[in-house]
Amino acid sequence: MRRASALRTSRPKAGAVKPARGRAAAAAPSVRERILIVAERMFAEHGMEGVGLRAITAAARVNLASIAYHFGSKDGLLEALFAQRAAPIAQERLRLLALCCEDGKTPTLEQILDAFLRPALTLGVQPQFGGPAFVKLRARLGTEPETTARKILAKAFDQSSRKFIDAIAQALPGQPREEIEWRYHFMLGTMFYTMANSGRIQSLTDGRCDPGDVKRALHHMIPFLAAGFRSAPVS
Amino acid sequence: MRRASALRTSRPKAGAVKPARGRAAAAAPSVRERILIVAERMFAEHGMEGVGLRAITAAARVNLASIAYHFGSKDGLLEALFAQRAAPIAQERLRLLALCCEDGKTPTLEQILDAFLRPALTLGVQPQFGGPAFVKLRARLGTEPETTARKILAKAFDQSSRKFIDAIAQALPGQPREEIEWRYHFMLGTMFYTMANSGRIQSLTDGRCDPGDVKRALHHMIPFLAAGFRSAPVS
DNA sequence: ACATTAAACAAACGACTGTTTACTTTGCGA
DNA sequence: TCGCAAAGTAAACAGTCGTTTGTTTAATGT
Repeated sequence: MRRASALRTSRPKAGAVKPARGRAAAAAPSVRERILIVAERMFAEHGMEGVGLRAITAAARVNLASIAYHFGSKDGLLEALFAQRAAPIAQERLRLLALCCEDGKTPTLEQILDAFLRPALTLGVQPQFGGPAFVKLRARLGTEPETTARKILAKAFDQSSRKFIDAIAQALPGQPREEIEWRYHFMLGTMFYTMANSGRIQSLTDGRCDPGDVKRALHHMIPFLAAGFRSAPVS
Repeated sequence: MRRASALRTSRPKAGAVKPARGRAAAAAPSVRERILIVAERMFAEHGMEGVGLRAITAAARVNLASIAYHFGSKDGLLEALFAQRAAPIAQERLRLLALCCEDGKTPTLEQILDAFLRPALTLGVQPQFGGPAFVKLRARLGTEPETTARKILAKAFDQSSRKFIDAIAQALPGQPREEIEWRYHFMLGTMFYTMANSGRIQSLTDGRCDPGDVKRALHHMIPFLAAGFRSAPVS
């Protein structure tokens, strides 16, 4: 890393997009938006270290310096990406959890797992821009080492994670806390690996099971994990 | 990538290590070995794209050109790393599986999972050289995109993977093949994420559960996965 | 009309990338 | 003791990296 580098001018406000002039057609995406879109896809595909800013700006048909201007740095770009995507996922998780807690009811384990997994696997899927890019990106960062990336990820999701561990614990009164924590960890692994969609299982099963098919993936995943969570605690 | 580049001289044979002169003390590791050791650790820690050859050769206290000399290229170094590590893991897996199939007995699901998971999590753990580095590296490559790396990984493990899917199917006669394949995929995710040891679960549980503690991890993991595998197939 | 300012741009910065070249040292068999 | 291939090395090569600079365009506020 070179230096902290204050921007020469104040950064433009996040939502400051001019309305489309003339017809109310789809507004041409701003430079900022185009960068975010292709960066999301390329980071996901090749990893943070695997793509250069030149590749991103070329693909977005945008000047190289635009990234410094709009996001300050490469890390700033990643941070902006997460600010735009992670928060909605965490919110949707909590919303779904609250939804099945209404009227003081205790939600089933399956409901909790669904509320946790579904937003992660479905939100931000934009087929017109190369598919579930953010989902892949998150999975990548989940296994990457202690970088700024991981801190961002932790900050974005730790809070909702704790809430879900609590909810699972409530749904499984007999289980020791530590057992639930281990199993939560296993669930994260299952989720991330499905999100990463490395292609390994497709080649191993001649395409019979495809983690990119989110509906089917969730349909198989939730009962599998629920059974694991409910099994007798060890030792 | 620059070019394929035939080596100027034939590569030295893999096992051509001179016996230690004088006392039978620990032979000073050859240049080749030192490169492999630190490359394993650094690739694992920062990913293939995250480390330069200069960082590796400096840490190994070895000349920069030694990598080209001994391995031909950066990818060649990774290939040599896998040739040294992956095969023993696959072999140990099949050995353990054969062991619990002796006398025509049908092994239990737990035995099969143990035979599959234990070698991956334990083999190649060298505390004196920065801990379970290869384990982390494998986890990283498992979520990385379609690079040479993933092809190497697939070639090294696909064969034994199919054998284990078959073994699990035999142990669970009631389950449709597709269900077993999905659950095998989920198991891979659990395994890789535990191997990656991203530190997320530690911070989430104040250190109570540590995926680096392999014995405990396996102890919790196998019953969890077994329960998932045994649960009723979905629709 | 003028000043201000966000946005976009081409060009360059120094550091670092994997790889190659040309050279020197080492060790062993004849 | 010579010969010769293996082993090891310093320096350079041709790029790419993330970042910075100085300038121009386009729109706003006064």
